[in-house]
Formats: sequence, C-alpha cells, structure tokens
Amino acid sequence: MTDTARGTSRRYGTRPTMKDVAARAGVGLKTVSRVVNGEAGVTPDTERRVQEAISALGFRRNDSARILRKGRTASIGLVLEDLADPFYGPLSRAVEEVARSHGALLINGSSAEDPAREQELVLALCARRVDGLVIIPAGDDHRYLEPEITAGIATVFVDRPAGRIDADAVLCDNFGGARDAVAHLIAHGHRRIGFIGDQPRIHTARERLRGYRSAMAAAGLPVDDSWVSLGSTAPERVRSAAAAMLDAPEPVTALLAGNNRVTVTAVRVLGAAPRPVALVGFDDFELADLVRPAVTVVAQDPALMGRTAAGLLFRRLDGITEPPHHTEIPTRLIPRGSGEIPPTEG
Amino acid sequence: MTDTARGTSRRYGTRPTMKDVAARAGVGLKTVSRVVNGEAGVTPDTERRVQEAISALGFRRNDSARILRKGRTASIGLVLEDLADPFYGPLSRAVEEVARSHGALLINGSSAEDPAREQELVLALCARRVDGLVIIPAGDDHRYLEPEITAGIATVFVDRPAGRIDADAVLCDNFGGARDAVAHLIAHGHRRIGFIGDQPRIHTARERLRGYRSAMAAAGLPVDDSWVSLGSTAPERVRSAAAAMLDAPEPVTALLAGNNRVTVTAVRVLGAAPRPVALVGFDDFELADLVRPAVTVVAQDPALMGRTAAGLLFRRLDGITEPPHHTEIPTRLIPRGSGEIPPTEG
DNA sequence: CTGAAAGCGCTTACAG
DNA sequence: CTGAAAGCGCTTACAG
Repeated sequence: MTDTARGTSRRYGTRPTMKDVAARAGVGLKTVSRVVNGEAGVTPDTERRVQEAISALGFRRNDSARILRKGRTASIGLVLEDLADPFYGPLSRAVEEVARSHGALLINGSSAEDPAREQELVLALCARRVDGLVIIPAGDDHRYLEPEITAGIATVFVDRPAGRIDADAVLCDNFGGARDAVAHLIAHGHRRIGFIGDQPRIHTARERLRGYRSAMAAAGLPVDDSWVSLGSTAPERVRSAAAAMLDAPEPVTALLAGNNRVTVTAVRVLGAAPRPVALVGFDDFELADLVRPAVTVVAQDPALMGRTAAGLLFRRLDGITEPPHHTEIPTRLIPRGSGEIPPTEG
Repeated sequence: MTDTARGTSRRYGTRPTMKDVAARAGVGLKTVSRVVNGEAGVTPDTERRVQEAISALGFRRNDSARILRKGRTASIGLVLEDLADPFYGPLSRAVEEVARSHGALLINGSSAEDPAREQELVLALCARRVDGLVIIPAGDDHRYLEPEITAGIATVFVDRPAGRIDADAVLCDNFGGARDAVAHLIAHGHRRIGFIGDQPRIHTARERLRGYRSAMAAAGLPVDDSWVSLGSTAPERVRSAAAAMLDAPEPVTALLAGNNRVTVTAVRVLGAAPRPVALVGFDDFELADLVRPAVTVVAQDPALMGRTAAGLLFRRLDGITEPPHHTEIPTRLIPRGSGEIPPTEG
C-alpha cells in the first residue's frame, strides 16, 4: 500500500472520493462511476487501473451522495413500541428479511408507547427520506403523516390501525380471538370471567374487550363492572387488578389476560392463589407449555404480520395504487391446560 | 392550503425544497436555512413569511442532503445475530436509548450467524456512512473493517470479540460464569456433569467450555469426552446430544446448558426424563422462575452490555483516542431449584 | 439582518 | 469507449 500517493487520504476521518480515484487512475469521474456500478463499456485495461486505485486508496462509495442524486434511499423505517418486547422480535425480523430481499436497510426505533415520541421518530425517518414506513402506532391521530404520504412515503400500519387517516393496515383478529377465548372458558363451565387488558386508548385492548363482551352476551351472561380492568400492563397494576377480582365476595373463576405482558404476571399471581383459577392468555410465548399448568393461549402470528405488512409496503413502492388494504390475520386458540380448569367456588 | 401556488408541489413523489420555500417567501436560500435551523438573526416578520411558506408547501428538510454536507450522519449501525432472539431485545433497546440521547438513529440488521452476511451488512452500513457500529460478530476475521475504522467509523464489539484486529469490546465473563455454575453443581454432589454448548467457532461457546473444564479440574474430576457436546443450538441437535448423555451406561447427573436456546430445549428434555437431572442454564430468561423445577441460571445483563458498548461508542465519536478498551461485565448465578437437585443414579 | 456563490460526493444527460 | 458539465438539496464561508 503506497500511502504517500495521496497525502491526506489516510488521515483519520477523511475518506477518498471518486474524484481521488479518478485522479489516481488518470481517468474521468464518469469512468470511475461506471466501474463502481459495474456498467458496461469500459476496456479491461481501464477497469484494472481504476480497480487498483480503488484498493490502494481504500475507496468505498458514499451511498449518502448516491441517494441524494437517485431519489430513493433503499431504506425503510420500522417504528414499534419496544424493541425489547418479545412479541416484536419475530415481527421485526420478518420485516427485515423482506427489506433485505429488496435490497433495503431497516432503520428502527421504539415509541415507548408515547404518541409524541412516535411522531418525533416517524418524522425523523421521513426527514431521512426512508422509502417507506412500517408503523405499530402508539398514538391515535396520524394526520401529521398526510403530507409525507402524499409526498410518496409508503406507509403500512401493523397490529393497530392508523388514527384519523385511511392507510394500509395489517391487524390480527383481536375481536374474534378474545371472543373464542371467552367462549372456550364458558364451555368449560365458567360464568364469572375477568378481563385484564391494556390501556383503553390502545386499539387492540378495545377490540379484545369487545370480543370478551360479545362472548358473554352470546351466552346470556351478565358482566359485572369489577370483572373488567383496562390499564397499564406494569406488573404491579396487573397484580392489584387480579387481586381485586379474586378477593371479591363473588370472585371470578377464570381470567382472560389481554396480552403477553399481562399473562406473565397473571401466571405468577395465579400460581400463588389459594384455589385454581382458569387462564387464557392473548399472545403465545415461548415457554407457555412448560409452566404448570401449561398456559392456554390465543396465538397471533407476529412473523406473518410483519411479512404481510412489509410485502404490502414494497408492492406500494413498486407502484400499485389501489385504495388502502385492511388485512386481518386470524388467531388460533391453543388449549394447553390452564384454560380447561373447571370453575372452583371460593 | 393553496395548492395552485406551486404547480407540481403536490405531485405524488415530488417534495418542495428550500429553494421552493425561498421563492414562495420571497427571500434567499440562506434565510430559509436560518429559519429551519433556528439560527439567530432573522426579523420576526421575515421568519413568519418563511414559516408560512413552509406549512403551505408541506416542506420538510431533506436530512440526506444535510448529512452529505455536514459529514456526520447522526446514525449508528447495530449488527446482531437475530433480531428475534430474546437475548438481543434488551441489548438493542439499550443501544437505541443511548443513540437517542445523542440524537442518533439506529440502523440494524441480523447476520443470521453467517460471517458473509455480517460482512455484507457491515459494509453496507459503512457505505451509508453511519458514524459508528456496534457489532455482535458472527465471523472471526474482521480485517475487512480496518480501512473503515481508519477512515473514522467508530466500532465497538459486544458479546464476542473482534477477530484478527484489535478493537473495543464489551464481553461478559463467560469463563467465570461457566466455572461458577459447574462449581455450584459439584458443591451439590455432582461428579458427572454434561456441557451442551453452541458451535465451537463462537467465542462464548469456547470460553464457557473452558470455564466448565476449569471447574472440573479444580475439583479433581475427570471429564469424559462424551460429556461435552458443542454444535448447533437447534432443538433436534440439543435433544439428541442430551439423550446421548442421559442414556449412557454411566449417565451424567447434571447439565450445564451453554445458552438460552439450549436451556429451553434442555428443560423440555429433562421434563420428560425418567429421573431428576440437575440443570444450570447460561443466560437468564423471563419465565425461568415459573417452570418446575425453577431454572437456576448464570445471568448476564444484556441491557448493561448494550449501554456500555453504546456509551463507549459515543465517547469515541466525541474524540477520545485511547487504545481499545476490553470491558468485562460480570455474571451472576441465580439458584432457583434446578441447579440444586442432588445426583440421582440411573 | 440578508443573500449569492461554492461545494459535499455522487449520477444524469449529453457530446465526442 | 470516455469525459466535462450540470444538478440532487442542503450548509459553509464570505460579502454586503
């Protein structure tokens, strides 16, 4: 490596450009561009000289510059609630794989369930001019996205719909899943069934509650207000909600846990309860079959949701102009034991 | 909104630029730049005219262009094995939070434990000119990164060290953790202890094996070749490795599982075993205390590892030029039951 | 307080 | 087969 050839080329923080390569190879800028992009029409001899200059200088094309000129950034943004939540792992990975198959990189971030942070993150991604966005929204008003969508940033919502704009969405059948779960508990003899769910401003929480009520109504069962508790999924909140339902004069004999965070706490609480209480959890989780009793769940398919959303996104980027799609992914009830426990009176 | 003011401004896929804003507001380009960046020295009246033009046109600064000019991209890359692996969730989230506190975005991707894919991804990130990289390496030769590091891309390895280059690394005490785990089993009376670990080309697998051997040697215990099995962590592979150790004429009475993937399968296998077998798992996992028996683990702190690595990365970006740091994060043995089972002869 | 010119590192459109 | 000029959308350095 001849380091002297270009005085400052190895200076920390300074990179050689195509211009430097051109100068060293004794060719024009466009010829370097042709070689770097594998375009035809360069003599083998010229190409070799350019390649030599590239390796000698340690040149790597600056894609930021390329992107500025070409218009498309070959990157998409993924905004979700929390990168650390196991539910979103397979979803993220699925989105990444689809992006990769289209040659795009993934920029992602967590909204931490904060609408303001969601907006800040989404607009930062728009400013970077990502080609498209996959959003698991925290907020319920996405009118701020309208100029961006109009300007051409393809956007698909997953898990929860967009608020106050009409946009592509890939949701799971929250209503049907919750309804099936409660019908399952009723079929096993339960009449007093509790529901502990996420905050009511979250679409999935409302839909699952609707499914719960629908199944109760279909069986002609009343729902006592004290059997329903929506709020934060923090362990303390779930714990006290469950305690209230279990310690009441007429306690619930079964519980529907509104998502995987709630289920995990519910399993802990019920493990310490004085009598068996049936449990169905919304969302499957890795060790559900190893806990005793094994946990009956309503399983979603987060990888399929991610794949579906990303697939739709890239079809939009390829130019399809149909009206917004609203796709619903079915859920699946998996009986494992906890949901088949019969009612035990206190 | 007067859509006629700029004929094509609302055309799908075309965005207004600062030039458009300047023309509409009747000011120079630099004045728009001042307003957009909140620089001082603009009369309130001028500022208002510019702001009006910005909203009317739906202008959003193109950060790609800004970045090209400024040099820094305010983004960092995170390359890990698999976004869907629960071990990496908290690590990713921690890196994200540090990046966010420095105003940077996170671009991330999975290597799928494939060295070629790791390199491809890392170099794509370098071409995008990320300011820095946090890498959980799949490969063991990172000389390909040398020109990039020389050119100023800060790089910190996490969980596993760089191969054939000297670079910053944040590792956990794999050796000590495994040694403590095995010493714990020995203290509970075990003499024939198995180790099922990840592929031997993975640094953590080798270190943990070394810890295993060290503890056995310290207690004066022999290690039969059939008690050690390194390889894929796919359930079938782990299952057959465990079966071989448990069905031998002189079966092992305890098992050290080399990581969370192995532990989960080991729990399933041991749950179906004819006699109790002790188990310690490397890596903690969410429901370890709910399985029966509850699983004794050597816990790492992935969030701390992520925070430490990202913190170091940004200190490098701030210009510290000390030689590479090799930080070791301690592990913690958490006894929960499975590791305290005494030996049972077959 | 304000703006015209040059330039970041590429690609595009065109000419030889 | 090869290259000079213009331009992508900003910021920088400078002048008024």
